[in-house]
Amino acid sequence: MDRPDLAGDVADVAVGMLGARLVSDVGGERTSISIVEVEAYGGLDDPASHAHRGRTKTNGAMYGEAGTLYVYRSHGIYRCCNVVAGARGEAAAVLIRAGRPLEGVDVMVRRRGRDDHVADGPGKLGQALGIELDHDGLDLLSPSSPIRLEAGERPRRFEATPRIGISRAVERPWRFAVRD
DNA sequence: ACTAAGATTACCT
DNA sequence: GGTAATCTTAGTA
Repeated sequence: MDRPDLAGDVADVAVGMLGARLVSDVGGERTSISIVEVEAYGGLDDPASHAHRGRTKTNGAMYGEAGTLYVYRSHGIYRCCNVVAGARGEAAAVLIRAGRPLEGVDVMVRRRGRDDHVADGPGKLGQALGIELDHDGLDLLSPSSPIRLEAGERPRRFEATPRIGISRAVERPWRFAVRD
């Protein structure tokens, strides 16, 4: 994907990311998934966003350029990954919630410790791709980055629903999923 | 300093 | 359907 693809309205960017590939070379092992479910999060104006209450120690990557990787710790245990979108400083991002395994399935199965539900949730996806907090702030569009976002085939149909796991601004239909 | 809640998951009944 | 595991942030004292 190109930088301009990610610099527009965060909801539009989220839709455009469906079908794209997330590629990881973490640990020297190639793994990749096709993105099938995302959620859009705005900046200061979105009460459900991590950036709503301003910059903190852990959300700094959200204030970077579009295409920056934002990794956060969820419930103390899991790592979830976002792609920063919109203008620099807008602090909008797209949460990658689920993917369909492509390359390195055996590696992902090993990391997950099971051969089902490999990447069908934000925490599971982060674990399958070997994403750590160290990777926070990486440029997903740089060829030299261990984690990259690459263009893929656009899905024919997708659905828009309310976001999951949040208690504020639940009325915004900013969750987008590929429909089988 | 203390407490509650969170963009989650796995395992139990 | 309920709950434990585990850590950061925010609100209260």
